[in-house]
Amino acid sequence: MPNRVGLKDIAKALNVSVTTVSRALNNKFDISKDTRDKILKKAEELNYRPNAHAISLRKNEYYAIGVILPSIDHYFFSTVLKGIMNKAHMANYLVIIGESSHDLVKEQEIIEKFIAHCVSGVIISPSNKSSYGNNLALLKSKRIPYILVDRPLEDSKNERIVRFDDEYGAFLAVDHLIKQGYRKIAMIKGFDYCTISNARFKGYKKALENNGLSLNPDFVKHCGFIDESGEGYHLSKQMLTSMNRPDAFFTVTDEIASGIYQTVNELGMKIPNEVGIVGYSNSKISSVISPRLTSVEQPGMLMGEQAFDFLQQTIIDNSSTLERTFEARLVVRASSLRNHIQTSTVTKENNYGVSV
Amino acid sequence: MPNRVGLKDIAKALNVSVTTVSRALNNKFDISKDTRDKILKKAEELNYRPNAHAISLRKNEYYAIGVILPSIDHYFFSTVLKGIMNKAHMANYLVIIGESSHDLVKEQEIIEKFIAHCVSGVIISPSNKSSYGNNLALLKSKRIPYILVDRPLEDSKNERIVRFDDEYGAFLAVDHLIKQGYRKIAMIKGFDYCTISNARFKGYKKALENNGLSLNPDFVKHCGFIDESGEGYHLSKQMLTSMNRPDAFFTVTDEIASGIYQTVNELGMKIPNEVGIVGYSNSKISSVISPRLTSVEQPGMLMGEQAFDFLQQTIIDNSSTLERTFEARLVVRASSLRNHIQTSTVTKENNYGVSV
DNA sequence: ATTTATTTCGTAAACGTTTAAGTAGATTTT
DNA sequence: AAAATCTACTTAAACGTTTACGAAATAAAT
Repeated sequence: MPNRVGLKDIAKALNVSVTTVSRALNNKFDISKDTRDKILKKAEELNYRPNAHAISLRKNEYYAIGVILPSIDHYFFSTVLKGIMNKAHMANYLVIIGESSHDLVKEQEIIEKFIAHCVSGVIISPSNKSSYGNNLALLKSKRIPYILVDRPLEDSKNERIVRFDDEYGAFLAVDHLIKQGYRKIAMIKGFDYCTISNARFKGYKKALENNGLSLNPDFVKHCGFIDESGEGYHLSKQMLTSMNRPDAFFTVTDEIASGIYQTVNELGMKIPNEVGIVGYSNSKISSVISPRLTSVEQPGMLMGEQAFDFLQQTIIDNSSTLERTFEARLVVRASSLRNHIQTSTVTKENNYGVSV
Repeated sequence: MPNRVGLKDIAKALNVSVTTVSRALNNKFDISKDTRDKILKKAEELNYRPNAHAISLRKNEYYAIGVILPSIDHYFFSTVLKGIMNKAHMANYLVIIGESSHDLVKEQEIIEKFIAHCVSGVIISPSNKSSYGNNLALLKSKRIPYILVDRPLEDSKNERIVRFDDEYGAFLAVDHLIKQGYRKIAMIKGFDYCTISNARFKGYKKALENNGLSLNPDFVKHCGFIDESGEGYHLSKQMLTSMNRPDAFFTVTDEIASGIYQTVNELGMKIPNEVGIVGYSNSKISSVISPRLTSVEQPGMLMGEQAFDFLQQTIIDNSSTLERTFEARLVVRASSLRNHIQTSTVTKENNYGVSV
């Protein structure tokens, strides 16, 4: 059993009332310097710590937020969480966390638990799966504010959301490949029900269109496990060994891109000369793989920080904009640089690449 | 303002006492089927959810644990957290999280906050920095159980801890390199105050000794930012361009190892023929980099799950072993396989490598 | 000396629960 | 018919706080 000491213990030890002790510790009015010092000393001596639950009950306010992410060992989400925690710690908020694993039922259970534990707000990156409006309905009916991160809902206007310009990021990536002289650009995307994957596909199409290229359906492949390299390997092998093979790949994650590296190596081809590659997320992999991978940067930490700011503002006075979209930025590295002129720029900048 | 409804609201609506409502919802004795159904229906209708804080106050028990990690965007720690959350969710515990950033003051603040919020236990992977016995002292005085993960204390016997056999992992790695014919094996390690880095160094020495090789101090380098490739690049370049150059590297992280890849590529050398490399942690990088990196696997998720089990047992009845050490396992990949006989085994196994 | 103000403390209620104890009324036992 | 038991409910206290209100003691003003 833990060993808690409350106001009552201090009061009893000093023969004063609980009220007096409370006032002393909270630096309130109506108290003499003598008794206050006496009480502070005794509190220190007994190792007193206030009970946040009692305070929550009495004051009807609780400085805690809940965070729901599909998976915390995913690099992007872990950086989002980091951003949230940075701000939360400074603002003295407690961070409670749950992992939905893209499971709607689990997501719901977590929300239920958060409500029971009186969070004053929720930051959620919803599961890929379709209609989860229901999961948020409970929060809405309880008037507990929530902020969406990264993944918009289908029907959701009037939702507070911190998002990333997935479409434009894809556009930048593909446009860059085209400018580098690639003409037959394949895309490996995720499932069709994944909104962000579709947004990136849209950017891909727009870049082709903008540059007068037509879309070849054979060059668009779907992929289930986008966080592993396996399908990237197989799909690219299939494409690169076919009659009409692409000269570049745009993938929805860096992991898929790394699978393509393997194919290219096995086939004895060369990146970026024969095959150009651009990934997505600018994860650790991209700056460590060889040649370094051009990738669309997603500022997870900034997005997390912004989400917390939104939430805090909403909690305090329901002010806060409805939406903030983070601009995409392409980090250009060797994997897509056919004309070697710019390679010097790459090292010059910061050894990680130069932004466009 | 959130929109809470309590037992009182249900009681008032049905003209019964709060006690009756409580008993109905908790399936207690002393209640007729009629009134119980009536109450359940009304609770549903009003969207009632119990207030965990009130229950915590009254019952003096709270199903929540605190987790403190140095950094959540570090892959190993994020998998530890994942393991903890898996188990915690099943056991219906709330998970509160704090990131210490290797900052002792912040670590202390987080512990203080956890205590205030009545966690019934803490899982902590302590900061690298030296004497943090003090930070844990408060938990001890409050009799709040805690479990250490991964990083042992200097003085700590009688601490509950889930650890990894860092020394043996290093031994496996270096012994493997020697068996592959490498003789001049360098190590890039972390700071001297980092206990796990030292344990790995010990394993390195033992493997050399066991195989009748002597330690060359010029082949041992220290590194500050072990989670980035930069120093790995510079230190290895310095060593590989010197008169007496190593023929293999053992590094304390995969990130450092990836820096060596860059050096080797720049110098036009070949992995694994001219330079063998083994990393540590078996992070995502190791199976994505080319050639694939041999690395010591750390089962973060299992360690997290074990930590939760330890904690839960300790909370319940103070049973639970004091310590569990996870055995090191070496995942052998191309970066250290000089005799190509075994390369076939690598692909055969699982495309990721074969364990030793 | 009486009134008025000021300082410093205590009393009691409240937050949302649970639970020990008490109490009617109905039912059973003697 | 009285006594005992059972059923289904209520009252009240408690958990650890905060806070409106009241009150005693001292100081200041009349």
